[in-house]
Amino acid sequence: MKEPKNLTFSEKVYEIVAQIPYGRVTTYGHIARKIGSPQSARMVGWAMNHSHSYKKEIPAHRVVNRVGLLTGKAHFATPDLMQKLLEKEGIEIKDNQIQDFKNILWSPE
DNA sequence: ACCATGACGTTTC
DNA sequence: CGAAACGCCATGG
Repeated sequence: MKEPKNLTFSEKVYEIVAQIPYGRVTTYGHIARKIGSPQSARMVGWAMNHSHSYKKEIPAHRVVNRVGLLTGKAHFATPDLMQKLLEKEGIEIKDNQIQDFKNILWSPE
């Protein structure tokens, strides 16, 4: 893709996502709000789409939309990879939706 | 510089 | 209560 010389919006997103603890998830909105633009949730998703370009591996499977729906699962290597990873971390998922979502929801510092 | 796109969110019908 | 439209803003062409 490209080589961001300075810290871009995307890198800010990567930093937040990288801080998500094991077995927890967060939403695009929370990340966007942490950055300073509560309305930029779309940019967060866009950044995640390019997470593979980042120097580190981003646990994008721990990022879901505000209702705990695995909206981005289709963007993974395989459509069922995201759910598989989350279940592997102890998160129960039913019909692409995280159960007990608010219970495992993690908010950025 | 302008137009099109998007892994979302909120408001409105 | 469910679906659709609008808004939002960074990145790419």
